[in-house]
Amino acid sequence: MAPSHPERLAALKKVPLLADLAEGDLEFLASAALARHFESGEMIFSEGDPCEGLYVVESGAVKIFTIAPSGREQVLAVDGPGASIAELPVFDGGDYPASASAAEASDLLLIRKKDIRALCLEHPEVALKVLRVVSARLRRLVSIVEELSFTTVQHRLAAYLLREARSGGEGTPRGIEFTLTISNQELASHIGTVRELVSRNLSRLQSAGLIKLEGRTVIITDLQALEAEVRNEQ
Amino acid sequence: MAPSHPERLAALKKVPLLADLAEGDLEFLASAALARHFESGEMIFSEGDPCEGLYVVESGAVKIFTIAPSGREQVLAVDGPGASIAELPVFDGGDYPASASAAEASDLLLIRKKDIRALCLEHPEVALKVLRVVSARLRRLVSIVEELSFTTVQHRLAAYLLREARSGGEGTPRGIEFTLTISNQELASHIGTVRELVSRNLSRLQSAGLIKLEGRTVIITDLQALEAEVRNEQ
DNA sequence: CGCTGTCCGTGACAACTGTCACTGCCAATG
DNA sequence: CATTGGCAGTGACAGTTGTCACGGACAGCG
Repeated sequence: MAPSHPERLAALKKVPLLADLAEGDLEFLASAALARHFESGEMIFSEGDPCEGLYVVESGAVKIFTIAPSGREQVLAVDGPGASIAELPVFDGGDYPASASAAEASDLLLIRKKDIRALCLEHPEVALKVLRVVSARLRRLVSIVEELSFTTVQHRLAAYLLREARSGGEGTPRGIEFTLTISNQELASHIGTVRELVSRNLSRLQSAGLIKLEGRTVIITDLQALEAEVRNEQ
Repeated sequence: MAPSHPERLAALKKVPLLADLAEGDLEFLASAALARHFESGEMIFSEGDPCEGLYVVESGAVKIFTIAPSGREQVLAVDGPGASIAELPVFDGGDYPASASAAEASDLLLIRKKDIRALCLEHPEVALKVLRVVSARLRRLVSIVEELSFTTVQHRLAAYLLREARSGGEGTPRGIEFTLTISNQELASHIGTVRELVSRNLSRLQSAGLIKLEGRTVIITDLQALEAEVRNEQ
């Protein structure tokens, strides 16, 4: 039988959890899945909601975060194409531990709980894959706790800039250059603070000569100093 | 064959990960395990060390924490008898994501990596159990991140006191009473701050009339106000 | 072209956090 | 019984954090 949803199938094949399944199983999932589109900023689910199923990111990006009554957000992860979302509540049976929204316009596939569970009964090795994914999330969270507990906004910002530079930076004669794709408000919720402090600390890094700002472009002019900033008082 | 280590066997039976294994498998693990004793405060392993195997708490309590270069600690979990420790690195193959030390004099069993893995190959359902344990840790970490990112020391302290009151408190005419079993230094590392702030905030809660301190005994005299303290600005 | 909404930057301020230094208490130890 | 070490409390201080308020830049839209 020819796949009825070739693009869905391709998306599922990129998901670590499902990568090793037989073609037939994947085709079943692809046809049973619900395709959902979310505009940038749209909520996908909220912390505490009962879990519907496993989401797979086909395109776009999903932000996983918690939100305080005051409205302040703390980002826990941002996942792009090929990622699965909400493995945890699907497999432990609880509610969503955090909220999720679309960081950009995104296409997701929703695999219903019963479908994915049925599949797991047939293929026990999937549980090991899930374990790997959840473990990675746990390790990431430990490092967020370390950052929040031990460091200042200044250090977390420097660390964020270095991560961005490594993943999307371009070496130029003036230094490593990249563009901030998110607003200061968003950036603040990544590093656990507020918009104003991001703005001020970016300025402080600039006047200290570690970086240069041109609109939303950041040029890291003194990489060593920035790295030292991160190491200190870690 | 009679169990050669009846007390070890009993300890293993209490571990959620292993609870459903056949008697024979448990006896094998019990005899293959290494018994290790740790004095209070002694390090069990450090963040970044390569993983030796799965620890099982037979008696005592184990503190899992991260430590900053400055020496400041942040407690991630405290696990008592029946708990397993270091499931994550055993099953994902990485290093320890955090350090562990004995919170009291403790007897642990160390099941070597290869033994536990061999067992998993025979009993795939163990992976599901591990997933459950790791999930619980992940949920706990999310709530630590929320507390650190959104709340003040005052709130975290109030929340800690309420948790203690619920787990080990005793209702008396004067209010809910319990004894702090740890030092202010330790308490500080549970709630992500330093000794001095614990001392001051305890005093502040006392002068506000929410609690009364008599040595290391805490009497919650105004439970509602303390609960309100936790809810606010959460 | 003016309006509107969004975002950035910034000053002022209050509150919170963490450090250092010092004191006193208590229990264990020799 | 004197000493020692660990722990609690506290004053003083500097630095950080978060809030509020405001002004300006800019894009999109009617």
